[in-house]
Amino acid sequence: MPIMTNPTSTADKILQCARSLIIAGGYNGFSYADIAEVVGIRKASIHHHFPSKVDLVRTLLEQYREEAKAGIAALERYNPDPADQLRAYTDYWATCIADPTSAFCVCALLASQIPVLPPEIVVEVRAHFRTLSAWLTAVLEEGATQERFVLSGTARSEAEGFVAGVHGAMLSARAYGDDKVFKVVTDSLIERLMADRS
Amino acid sequence: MPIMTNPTSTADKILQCARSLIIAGGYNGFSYADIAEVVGIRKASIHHHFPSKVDLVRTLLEQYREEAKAGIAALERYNPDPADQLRAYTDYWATCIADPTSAFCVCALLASQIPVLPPEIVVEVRAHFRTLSAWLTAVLEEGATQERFVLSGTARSEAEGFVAGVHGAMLSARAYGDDKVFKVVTDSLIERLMADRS
DNA sequence: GACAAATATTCTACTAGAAGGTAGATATGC
DNA sequence: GCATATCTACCTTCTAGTAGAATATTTGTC
Repeated sequence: MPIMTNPTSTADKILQCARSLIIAGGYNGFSYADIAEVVGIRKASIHHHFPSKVDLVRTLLEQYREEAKAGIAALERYNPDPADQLRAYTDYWATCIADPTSAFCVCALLASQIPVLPPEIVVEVRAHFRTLSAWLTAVLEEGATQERFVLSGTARSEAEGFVAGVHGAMLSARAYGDDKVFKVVTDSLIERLMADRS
Repeated sequence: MPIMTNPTSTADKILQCARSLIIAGGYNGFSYADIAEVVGIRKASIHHHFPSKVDLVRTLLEQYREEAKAGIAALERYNPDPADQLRAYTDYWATCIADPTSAFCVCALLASQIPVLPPEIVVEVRAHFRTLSAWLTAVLEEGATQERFVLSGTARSEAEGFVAGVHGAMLSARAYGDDKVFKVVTDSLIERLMADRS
Protein backbone atom coordinates (compact mmCIF):
# COMPACT_ATOMS: atom_id res chain seq x y z
CA MET A 1 0.00 0.00 0.00
CA PRO A 2 1.54 3.32 -1.06
CA ILE A 3 2.05 6.03 1.55
CA MET A 4 0.17 8.53 -0.57
CA THR A 5 -1.76 8.22 -3.79
CA ASN A 6 -1.70 10.78 -6.55
CA PRO A 7 -3.85 13.76 -5.47
CA THR A 8 -6.04 13.20 -8.52
CA SER A 9 -5.59 9.49 -9.02
CA THR A 10 -7.74 7.56 -11.45
CA ALA A 11 -9.79 6.16 -8.58
CA ASP A 12 -10.49 9.72 -7.36
CA LYS A 13 -11.49 10.84 -10.84
CA ILE A 14 -13.87 7.89 -11.10
CA LEU A 15 -15.41 8.69 -7.71
CA GLN A 16 -15.74 12.38 -8.56
CA CYS A 17 -17.35 11.60 -11.90
CA ALA A 18 -19.73 9.02 -10.43
CA ARG A 19 -20.74 11.53 -7.78
CA SER A 20 -21.76 14.17 -10.27
CA LEU A 21 -23.57 11.57 -12.37
CA ILE A 22 -25.55 10.41 -9.32
CA ILE A 23 -26.36 14.03 -8.50
CA ALA A 24 -27.80 14.35 -12.00
CA GLY A 25 -29.90 11.21 -12.09
CA GLY A 26 -29.45 8.84 -9.17
CA TYR A 27 -28.26 5.25 -8.90
CA ASN A 28 -29.86 3.94 -12.08
CA GLY A 29 -29.20 7.14 -13.99
CA PHE A 30 -25.59 6.37 -14.92
CA SER A 31 -23.46 3.48 -16.13
CA TYR A 32 -19.81 2.42 -16.16
CA ALA A 33 -19.76 3.45 -19.82
CA ASP A 34 -20.73 7.01 -18.87
CA ILE A 35 -17.86 7.23 -16.39
CA ALA A 36 -15.39 5.66 -18.82
CA GLU A 37 -16.17 8.30 -21.42
CA VAL A 38 -15.74 11.25 -19.05
CA VAL A 39 -12.61 9.97 -17.29
CA GLY A 40 -11.05 8.79 -20.55
CA ILE A 41 -10.44 5.13 -19.70
CA ARG A 42 -12.14 1.86 -20.58
CA LYS A 43 -14.99 0.28 -18.63
CA ALA A 44 -12.81 -2.65 -17.55
CA SER A 45 -10.36 -0.27 -15.86
CA ILE A 46 -13.14 1.02 -13.63
CA HIS A 47 -13.89 -2.54 -12.55
CA HIS A 48 -10.25 -2.88 -11.48
CA HIS A 49 -10.66 -0.01 -9.00
CA PHE A 50 -14.25 -0.79 -8.04
CA PRO A 51 -15.23 -4.41 -8.80
CA SER A 52 -18.97 -3.71 -8.73
CA LYS A 53 -21.26 -0.71 -8.96
CA VAL A 54 -22.21 -1.20 -5.31
CA ASP A 55 -18.51 -1.03 -4.32
CA LEU A 56 -18.13 2.20 -6.26
CA VAL A 57 -21.19 3.91 -4.82
CA ARG A 58 -20.53 2.68 -1.28
CA THR A 59 -16.97 4.06 -1.42
CA LEU A 60 -18.27 7.30 -2.86
CA LEU A 61 -20.77 7.64 -0.03
CA GLU A 62 -18.19 6.87 2.67
CA GLN A 63 -16.01 9.61 1.17
CA TYR A 64 -18.97 11.99 0.89
CA ARG A 65 -19.93 11.44 4.51
CA GLU A 66 -16.36 12.08 5.65
CA GLU A 67 -16.28 15.31 3.66
CA ALA A 68 -19.62 16.34 5.12
CA LYS A 69 -18.42 15.70 8.69
CA ALA A 70 -15.19 17.61 8.00
CA GLY A 71 -17.21 20.43 6.45
CA ILE A 72 -19.45 20.65 9.50
CA ALA A 73 -16.42 20.62 11.82
CA ALA A 74 -14.77 23.44 9.84
CA LEU A 75 -17.98 25.41 9.77
CA GLU A 76 -18.34 25.11 13.55
CA ARG A 77 -14.73 26.18 14.03
CA TYR A 78 -15.16 29.38 12.00
CA ASN A 79 -18.66 30.19 13.27
CA PRO A 80 -19.07 30.14 17.06
CA ASP A 81 -22.60 31.53 16.79
CA PRO A 82 -25.31 28.88 16.13
CA ALA A 83 -27.20 31.18 13.75
CA ASP A 84 -24.00 31.76 11.76
CA GLN A 85 -23.51 27.98 11.59
CA LEU A 86 -26.94 27.50 10.04
CA ARG A 87 -26.27 30.36 7.62
CA ALA A 88 -22.88 28.90 6.67
CA TYR A 89 -24.58 25.56 6.05
CA THR A 90 -27.33 26.94 3.81
CA ASP A 91 -24.91 29.34 2.07
CA TYR A 92 -22.69 26.39 1.26
CA TRP A 93 -25.61 24.66 -0.45
CA ALA A 94 -26.70 27.87 -2.17
CA THR A 95 -23.33 27.98 -3.96
CA CYS A 96 -23.48 24.23 -4.72
CA ILE A 97 -26.84 24.64 -6.40
CA ALA A 98 -25.34 27.09 -8.90
CA ASP A 99 -23.07 24.28 -10.18
CA PRO A 100 -24.92 21.42 -11.96
CA THR A 101 -22.25 18.87 -10.92
CA SER A 102 -22.96 19.50 -7.23
CA ALA A 103 -26.47 20.89 -7.24
CA PHE A 104 -27.96 18.25 -4.92
CA CYS A 105 -27.00 16.35 -1.80
CA VAL A 106 -25.96 12.87 -3.00
CA CYS A 107 -27.63 11.25 0.00
CA ALA A 108 -30.84 13.22 -0.38
CA LEU A 109 -31.06 12.20 -4.03
CA LEU A 110 -30.40 8.56 -3.27
CA ALA A 111 -32.87 8.63 -0.37
CA SER A 112 -35.68 9.22 -2.86
CA GLN A 113 -34.81 5.90 -4.53
CA ILE A 114 -34.34 3.82 -1.39
CA PRO A 115 -36.88 1.11 -2.37
CA VAL A 116 -34.76 0.14 -5.41
CA LEU A 117 -31.33 0.65 -3.83
CA PRO A 118 -28.95 -2.13 -2.71
CA PRO A 119 -29.01 -2.41 1.11
CA GLU A 120 -25.31 -1.47 1.45
CA ILE A 121 -26.17 1.90 -0.11
CA VAL A 122 -29.28 2.42 2.00
CA VAL A 123 -27.35 2.14 5.28
CA GLU A 124 -24.94 4.90 4.20
CA VAL A 125 -27.76 7.19 3.09
CA ARG A 126 -29.65 6.61 6.33
CA ALA A 127 -26.50 7.24 8.38
CA HIS A 128 -26.00 10.59 6.64
CA PHE A 129 -29.52 11.69 7.53
CA ARG A 130 -28.89 10.75 11.16
CA THR A 131 -25.58 12.63 11.23
CA LEU A 132 -27.23 15.70 9.77
CA SER A 133 -30.21 15.72 12.10
CA ALA A 134 -28.01 15.02 15.14
CA TRP A 135 -25.77 17.97 14.26
CA LEU A 136 -28.70 20.33 13.64
CA THR A 137 -30.38 19.20 16.87
CA ALA A 138 -27.20 20.14 18.77
CA VAL A 139 -26.97 23.51 17.00
CA LEU A 140 -30.60 24.33 17.79
CA GLU A 141 -30.19 23.27 21.42
CA GLU A 142 -27.11 25.42 21.75
CA GLY A 143 -28.91 28.38 20.14
CA ALA A 144 -31.88 27.92 22.46
CA THR A 145 -29.61 27.77 25.52
CA GLN A 146 -27.94 31.01 24.40
CA GLU A 147 -31.40 32.49 23.86
CA ARG A 148 -30.52 33.28 20.25
CA PHE A 149 -33.19 30.87 19.01
CA VAL A 150 -36.79 30.39 20.02
CA LEU A 151 -37.90 26.81 19.39
CA SER A 152 -41.59 26.00 18.86
CA GLY A 153 -41.16 22.27 19.51
CA THR A 154 -38.29 20.06 20.60
CA ALA A 155 -34.83 20.74 19.17
CA ARG A 156 -35.04 17.36 17.48
CA SER A 157 -38.34 18.02 15.72
CA GLU A 158 -37.20 21.51 14.69
CA ALA A 159 -34.00 19.94 13.33
CA GLU A 160 -36.02 17.44 11.26
CA GLY A 161 -38.06 20.35 9.94
CA PHE A 162 -34.87 22.17 9.00
CA VAL A 163 -33.42 19.13 7.19
CA ALA A 164 -36.70 18.63 5.36
CA GLY A 165 -36.89 22.31 4.43
CA VAL A 166 -33.35 22.34 3.01
CA HIS A 167 -33.83 19.15 0.97
CA GLY A 168 -37.26 20.26 -0.22
CA ALA A 169 -35.76 23.60 -1.27
CA MET A 170 -33.13 21.76 -3.35
CA LEU A 171 -35.96 19.86 -5.01
CA SER A 172 -37.96 23.00 -5.74
CA ALA A 173 -34.87 24.74 -7.17
CA ARG A 174 -34.39 21.80 -9.52
CA ALA A 175 -38.10 21.62 -10.40
CA TYR A 176 -38.35 25.31 -11.28
CA GLY A 177 -34.85 25.47 -12.72
CA ASP A 178 -34.42 28.51 -10.50
CA ASP A 179 -31.70 28.79 -7.82
CA LYS A 180 -33.36 31.71 -6.04
CA VAL A 181 -36.15 29.66 -4.50
CA PHE A 182 -33.55 27.77 -2.45
CA LYS A 183 -32.30 30.94 -0.82
CA VAL A 184 -35.81 32.28 -0.21
CA VAL A 185 -36.88 29.08 1.56
CA THR A 186 -33.71 28.55 3.61
CA ASP A 187 -33.47 32.21 4.65
CA SER A 188 -36.98 32.01 6.08
CA LEU A 189 -36.06 28.69 7.73
CA ILE A 190 -33.35 30.48 9.72
CA GLU A 191 -35.26 33.73 10.19
CA ARG A 192 -38.13 32.09 12.03
CA LEU A 193 -35.75 30.58 14.58
CA MET A 194 -34.28 33.96 15.55
CA ALA A 195 -35.23 35.33 18.95
CA ASP A 196 -35.05 38.99 17.92
CA ARG A 197 -37.77 38.86 15.28
CA SER A 198 -40.35 41.58 15.73
CA MET B 1 -62.89 5.36 -29.74
CA PRO B 2 -65.23 3.72 -27.22
CA ILE B 3 -67.54 5.88 -25.17
CA MET B 4 -66.23 4.47 -21.94
CA THR B 5 -63.38 2.11 -21.26
CA ASN B 6 -63.49 -0.71 -18.74
CA PRO B 7 -63.14 0.81 -15.24
CA THR B 8 -59.93 -1.19 -14.83
CA SER B 9 -58.86 -1.48 -18.44
CA THR B 10 -55.43 -2.81 -19.33
CA ALA B 11 -54.24 0.72 -20.07
CA ASP B 12 -55.32 1.81 -16.58
CA LYS B 13 -53.59 -1.16 -14.99
CA ILE B 14 -50.40 -0.30 -16.88
CA LEU B 15 -50.59 3.34 -15.77
CA GLN B 16 -51.31 2.38 -12.17
CA CYS B 17 -48.44 -0.10 -12.14
CA ALA B 18 -46.01 2.33 -13.78
CA ARG B 19 -46.98 4.96 -11.24
CA SER B 20 -46.12 2.79 -8.26
CA LEU B 21 -42.89 1.68 -9.92
CA ILE B 22 -41.87 5.33 -10.47
CA ILE B 23 -42.76 6.09 -6.86
CA ALA B 24 -40.37 3.32 -5.84
CA GLY B 25 -37.40 4.22 -8.01
CA GLY B 26 -38.00 6.98 -10.55
CA TYR B 27 -37.88 7.08 -14.33
CA ASN B 28 -34.87 4.80 -14.79
CA GLY B 29 -35.89 2.53 -11.92
CA PHE B 30 -38.41 0.47 -13.88
CA SER B 31 -38.79 -1.19 -17.28
CA TYR B 32 -41.54 -2.43 -19.59
CA ALA B 33 -40.58 -5.95 -18.46
CA ASP B 34 -41.35 -5.00 -14.83
CA ILE B 35 -44.81 -3.75 -15.79
CA ALA B 36 -45.48 -6.76 -18.01
CA GLU B 37 -44.78 -9.13 -15.14
CA VAL B 38 -47.04 -7.31 -12.66
CA VAL B 39 -49.95 -6.71 -15.06
CA GLY B 40 -49.66 -10.20 -16.56
CA ILE B 41 -49.21 -9.30 -20.22
CA ARG B 42 -46.28 -9.21 -22.64
CA LYS B 43 -44.00 -6.24 -23.20
CA ALA B 44 -45.26 -5.80 -26.77
CA SER B 45 -48.82 -5.33 -25.49
CA ILE B 46 -47.71 -2.35 -23.42
CA HIS B 47 -46.22 -0.79 -26.53
CA HIS B 48 -49.65 -1.10 -28.17
CA HIS B 49 -51.17 1.14 -25.49
CA PHE B 50 -48.14 3.38 -25.01
CA PRO B 51 -45.75 3.30 -28.01
CA SER B 52 -42.80 4.64 -26.03
CA LYS B 53 -41.81 5.00 -22.39
CA VAL B 54 -42.11 8.77 -22.73
CA ASP B 55 -45.73 8.36 -23.92
CA LEU B 56 -46.50 6.18 -20.94
CA VAL B 57 -44.98 8.47 -18.35
CA ARG B 58 -46.39 11.64 -19.93
CA THR B 59 -49.89 10.13 -19.91
CA LEU B 60 -49.39 8.98 -16.34
CA LEU B 61 -48.37 12.50 -15.31
CA GLU B 62 -51.30 14.15 -17.10
CA GLN B 63 -53.61 11.78 -15.24
CA TYR B 64 -51.79 12.38 -11.95
CA ARG B 65 -52.06 16.14 -12.34
CA GLU B 66 -55.78 15.88 -13.07
CA GLU B 67 -56.28 13.76 -9.96
CA ALA B 68 -54.27 16.23 -7.92
CA LYS B 69 -56.37 19.17 -9.14
CA ALA B 70 -59.58 17.24 -8.47
CA GLY B 71 -58.28 16.31 -5.03
CA ILE B 72 -57.51 19.92 -4.23
CA ALA B 73 -60.95 21.02 -5.47
CA ALA B 74 -62.65 18.38 -3.30
CA LEU B 75 -60.56 19.30 -0.31
CA GLU B 76 -61.48 22.98 -0.71
CA ARG B 77 -65.17 22.06 -1.01
CA TYR B 78 -65.19 20.08 2.23
CA ASN B 79 -62.91 22.47 4.16
CA PRO B 80 -63.91 26.13 4.01
CA ASP B 81 -61.25 27.03 6.58
CA PRO B 82 -57.74 27.56 5.11
CA ALA B 83 -56.06 25.85 8.08
CA ASP B 84 -58.31 22.81 7.60
CA GLN B 85 -57.37 22.78 3.93
CA LEU B 86 -53.67 22.57 4.79
CA ARG B 87 -54.39 19.87 7.35
CA ALA B 88 -56.46 17.88 4.86
CA TYR B 89 -53.58 18.14 2.39
CA THR B 90 -50.89 16.92 4.79
CA ASP B 91 -53.21 14.28 6.27
CA TYR B 92 -53.80 12.95 2.76
CA TRP B 93 -50.06 12.51 2.30
CA ALA B 94 -49.63 11.06 5.78
CA THR B 95 -51.94 8.19 4.80
CA CYS B 96 -50.23 7.81 1.39
CA ILE B 97 -46.87 7.41 3.08
CA ALA B 98 -48.11 4.36 4.97
CA ASP B 99 -48.62 2.57 1.62
CA PRO B 100 -45.38 1.78 -0.28
CA THR B 101 -47.15 1.99 -3.67
CA SER B 102 -48.09 5.63 -3.05
CA ALA B 103 -45.53 6.78 -0.50
CA PHE B 104 -44.16 9.67 -2.56
CA CYS B 105 -45.43 12.39 -4.87
CA VAL B 106 -44.67 11.16 -8.41
CA CYS B 107 -43.73 14.68 -9.50
CA ALA B 108 -41.50 15.31 -6.49
CA LEU B 109 -39.66 12.07 -7.14
CA LEU B 110 -39.21 12.82 -10.83
CA ALA B 111 -38.13 16.39 -10.06
CA SER B 112 -35.03 15.02 -8.35
CA GLN B 113 -34.02 13.40 -11.66
CA ILE B 114 -34.81 16.32 -13.96
CA PRO B 115 -31.30 16.53 -15.50
CA VAL B 116 -31.69 13.03 -16.98
CA LEU B 117 -35.41 13.24 -17.83
CA PRO B 118 -36.89 13.66 -21.33
CA PRO B 119 -38.11 17.26 -21.80
CA GLU B 120 -41.76 16.18 -22.25
CA ILE B 121 -41.65 14.78 -18.72
CA VAL B 122 -39.89 17.82 -17.26
CA VAL B 123 -42.64 20.20 -18.40
CA GLU B 124 -45.32 18.13 -16.61
CA VAL B 125 -43.28 17.93 -13.41
CA ARG B 126 -42.60 21.65 -13.47
CA ALA B 127 -46.27 22.40 -14.13
CA HIS B 128 -47.28 20.35 -11.09
CA PHE B 129 -44.95 22.33 -8.86
CA ARG B 130 -46.45 25.56 -10.18
CA THR B 131 -50.00 24.31 -9.61
CA LEU B 132 -49.15 23.30 -6.08
CA SER B 133 -47.41 26.52 -5.14
CA ALA B 134 -50.15 28.64 -6.75
CA TRP B 135 -52.81 26.82 -4.76
CA LEU B 136 -50.88 27.09 -1.49
CA THR B 137 -50.19 30.78 -2.13
CA ALA B 138 -53.94 31.35 -2.50
CA VAL B 139 -54.71 29.36 0.66
CA LEU B 140 -52.16 31.33 2.67
CA GLU B 141 -53.43 34.65 1.31
CA GLU B 142 -56.98 33.70 2.21
CA GLY B 143 -55.87 32.61 5.68
CA ALA B 144 -53.98 35.88 6.18
CA THR B 145 -56.99 37.92 5.05
CA GLN B 146 -59.18 36.06 7.54
CA GLU B 147 -56.52 36.67 10.20
CA ARG B 148 -56.29 32.93 10.82
CA PHE B 149 -52.66 32.89 9.62
CA VAL B 150 -49.73 35.15 10.39
CA LEU B 151 -47.29 35.22 7.48
CA SER B 152 -43.61 36.09 8.06
CA GLY B 153 -42.88 36.83 4.39
CA THR B 154 -44.99 36.99 1.24
CA ALA B 155 -47.71 34.38 0.74
CA ARG B 156 -45.72 33.14 -2.23
CA SER B 157 -42.48 32.60 -0.32
CA GLU B 158 -44.34 30.99 2.59
CA ALA B 159 -46.06 28.70 0.06
CA GLU B 160 -42.69 27.68 -1.42
CA GLY B 161 -41.48 26.96 2.10
CA PHE B 162 -44.55 24.81 2.71
CA VAL B 163 -44.08 22.83 -0.51
CA ALA B 164 -40.40 22.32 0.28
CA GLY B 165 -41.22 21.25 3.84
CA VAL B 166 -43.78 18.67 2.70
CA HIS B 167 -41.51 17.18 0.01
CA GLY B 168 -38.52 17.19 2.34
CA ALA B 169 -40.61 15.44 4.98
CA MET B 170 -41.49 12.70 2.46
CA LEU B 171 -37.79 12.30 1.78
CA SER B 172 -36.91 12.08 5.47
CA ALA B 173 -39.68 9.53 6.08
CA ARG B 174 -38.19 7.39 3.30
CA ALA B 175 -34.62 7.89 4.50
CA TYR B 176 -35.40 6.89 8.09
CA GLY B 177 -37.96 4.30 7.08
CA ASP B 178 -40.21 5.99 9.63
CA ASP B 179 -43.61 7.49 8.76
CA LYS B 180 -43.86 9.51 11.96
CA VAL B 181 -41.27 12.10 10.95
CA PHE B 182 -43.59 13.24 8.15
CA LYS B 183 -46.38 14.07 10.58
CA VAL B 184 -44.02 15.78 13.02
CA VAL B 185 -42.60 18.06 10.31
CA THR B 186 -45.88 18.88 8.57
CA ASP B 187 -47.76 19.50 11.83
CA SER B 188 -45.16 22.08 12.80
CA LEU B 189 -45.37 23.55 9.28
CA ILE B 190 -49.07 24.31 9.86
CA GLU B 191 -48.74 25.18 13.53
CA ARG B 192 -46.34 28.05 12.93
CA LEU B 193 -48.77 29.69 10.52
CA MET B 194 -51.57 29.82 13.09
CA ALA B 195 -52.46 33.22 14.47
CA ASP B 196 -53.58 31.93 17.87
CA ARG B 197 -50.25 30.42 18.92
CA SER B 198 -49.19 31.54 22.37
C1' DG C 1 22.73 2.14 -10.09
C1' DA C 2 21.36 -2.38 -12.54
C1' DC C 3 18.40 -6.23 -12.84
C1' DA C 4 14.67 -9.01 -11.97
C1' DA C 5 10.62 -10.30 -9.48
C1' DA C 6 6.37 -8.70 -7.96
C1' DT C 7 2.63 -5.75 -8.17
C1' DA C 8 -0.55 -2.34 -10.11
C1' DT C 9 -2.87 -0.56 -13.86
C1' DT C 10 -4.79 -0.53 -18.22
C1' DC C 11 -6.13 -2.62 -22.27
C1' DT C 12 -8.87 -5.65 -25.94
C1' DA C 13 -12.27 -8.84 -26.38
C1' DC C 14 -15.91 -11.03 -24.67
C1' DT C 15 -20.28 -12.69 -22.04
C1' DA C 16 -25.15 -13.02 -20.53
C1' DG C 17 -28.86 -10.61 -19.71
C1' DA C 18 -31.83 -6.49 -19.75
C1' DA C 19 -33.26 -2.28 -22.08
C1' DG C 20 -36.69 -0.04 -25.31
C1' DG C 21 -38.75 -1.02 -29.42
C1' DT C 22 -40.63 -3.39 -34.02
C1' DA C 23 -42.91 -6.83 -37.36
C1' DG C 24 -46.20 -9.47 -38.21
C1' DA C 25 -49.36 -13.23 -36.95
C1' DT C 26 -53.48 -14.34 -34.19
C1' DA C 27 -57.30 -13.63 -31.53
C1' DT C 28 -61.60 -11.06 -29.84
C1' DG C 29 -65.69 -8.38 -30.11
C1' DC C 30 -68.94 -5.33 -32.70
C1' DG D 1 -65.30 -7.07 -42.33
C1' DC D 2 -63.03 -4.12 -39.21
C1' DA D 3 -60.86 -2.17 -35.25
C1' DT D 4 -58.85 -3.34 -30.88
C1' DA D 5 -55.91 -6.06 -28.36
C1' DT D 6 -52.63 -9.52 -27.51
C1' DC D 7 -49.28 -12.60 -28.82
C1' DT D 8 -44.53 -14.78 -30.50
C1' DA D 9 -40.33 -13.71 -32.23
C1' DC D 10 -37.05 -10.72 -33.11
C1' DC D 11 -33.70 -6.44 -33.29
C1' DT D 12 -30.33 -3.15 -31.48
C1' DT D 13 -28.23 -1.08 -27.95
C1' DC D 14 -26.91 -0.86 -23.38
C1' DT D 15 -25.84 -3.11 -18.87
C1' DA D 16 -22.64 -4.84 -15.33
C1' DG D 17 -19.17 -7.82 -15.16
C1' DT D 18 -15.07 -11.27 -16.63
C1' DA D 19 -10.68 -13.32 -18.75
C1' DG D 20 -6.50 -12.70 -19.89
C1' DA D 21 -2.89 -10.24 -22.31
C1' DA D 22 0.02 -5.97 -22.41
C1' DT D 23 2.09 -2.27 -19.96
C1' DA D 24 3.73 0.46 -16.21
C1' DT D 25 5.35 0.95 -11.67
C1' DT D 26 7.19 -0.34 -7.50
C1' DT D 27 10.25 -3.13 -4.64
C1' DG D 28 13.82 -5.83 -3.28
C1' DT D 29 18.58 -7.60 -4.04
C1' DC D 30 23.10 -7.34 -5.45
